[in-house]
Amino acid sequence: MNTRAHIIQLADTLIRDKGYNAFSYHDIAKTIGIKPASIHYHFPVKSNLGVAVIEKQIDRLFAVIEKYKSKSAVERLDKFLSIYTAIQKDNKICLVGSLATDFNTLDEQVREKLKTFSELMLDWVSDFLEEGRSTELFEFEGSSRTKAIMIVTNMLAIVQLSRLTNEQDFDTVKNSIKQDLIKK
Amino acid sequence: MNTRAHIIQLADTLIRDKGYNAFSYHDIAKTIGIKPASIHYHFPVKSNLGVAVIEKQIDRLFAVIEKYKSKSAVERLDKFLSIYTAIQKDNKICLVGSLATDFNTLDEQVREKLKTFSELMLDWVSDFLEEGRSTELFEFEGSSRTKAIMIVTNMLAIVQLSRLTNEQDFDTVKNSIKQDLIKK
DNA sequence: AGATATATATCTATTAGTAGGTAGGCAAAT
DNA sequence: ATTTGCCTACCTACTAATAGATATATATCT
Repeated sequence: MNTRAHIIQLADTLIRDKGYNAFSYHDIAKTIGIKPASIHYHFPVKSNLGVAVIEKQIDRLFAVIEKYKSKSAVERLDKFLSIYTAIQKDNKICLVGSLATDFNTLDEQVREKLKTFSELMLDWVSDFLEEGRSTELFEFEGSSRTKAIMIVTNMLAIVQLSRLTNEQDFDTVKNSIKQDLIKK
Repeated sequence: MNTRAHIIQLADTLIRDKGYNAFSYHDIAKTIGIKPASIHYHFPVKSNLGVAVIEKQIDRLFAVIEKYKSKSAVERLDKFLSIYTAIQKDNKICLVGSLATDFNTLDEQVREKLKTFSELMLDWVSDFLEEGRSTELFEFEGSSRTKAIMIVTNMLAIVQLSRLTNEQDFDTVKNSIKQDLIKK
């Protein structure tokens, strides 16, 4: 892997493991095997790296959205849930949740990029919920955006909360979302 | 207010504003008007302060639980929601959410205290949900603990997420929880 | 009552370490 | 010959934490 991509990947992992303000260029440098100052060649200031991490996640979500474009609403829901399942298995948390916690310490550019990412995610979830309801796969009351927020907040928070309680709580939430949504 | 209590209160606010790793003894010292070293007299190491912050929140929640002991399940739900409403209005986040994000950087003592706090909160919510269902005020499927987790994750995450989206999303979630729960 | 001891709460000064960031050099690839 | 990608060396600022001095109460003993 090229160094730049490697730095982004490690930063992403560190942010979702320890939080934005708890990782340093040193952490990344020692893992890659270069000097901290060399990271500055690729990302002059830390917020540049923060923005790059979010941009990469946006790209990845875009790719998922494209890939699942013509799949059923249930398949798209399962894909959404599987993304968080992977996060939870890795003892990490969602990027949005991590950076939202540190929001008041972030640069304007990082904040704006983060807003773009969260909107993209909410729009995607709203879309497949709406479609699932119109095809009578799903059943729920209120707007699809409201339901999307309810589901996204469940997943965003359970990856955080299950660090304190236990792993099973994650499955409980996942199953509860599906059971609540799928038309009987 | 005595200095010790003042320090705890400021630390609590800072943790829920910027996160545990983004606040320093200096931040607290300059607000109170004493020197950073003086904070060490009250809390030798930072984790001592972290534990004290959680302990104070546990005490406050205990007081709420006691006060609302004999009130209706609906009143207790409203009280629970109002706690998060106050947090959101203040542009802060929930202590559990903030420290869960930084969990992998925390001392064992802080982690354990945090677990105690989250258990207390989940037990309280489970209790009034269960009682609300048995008195036919609430309607929901599955165990009361599962429902408690769903509701707590909604609130924990929406105070974080609404920093990125907009304030109305908070009210949307709050209303959605009540509407979903209250028996028609 | 007066002297003495103790506890409380702060200060100044310092340490060791880490943070993000900059300047300038150098070797290899293009 | 220039760009790329890294290096060494450095800087400033901040971090948590410690040591030791000081001032002021408060309690205890004679």
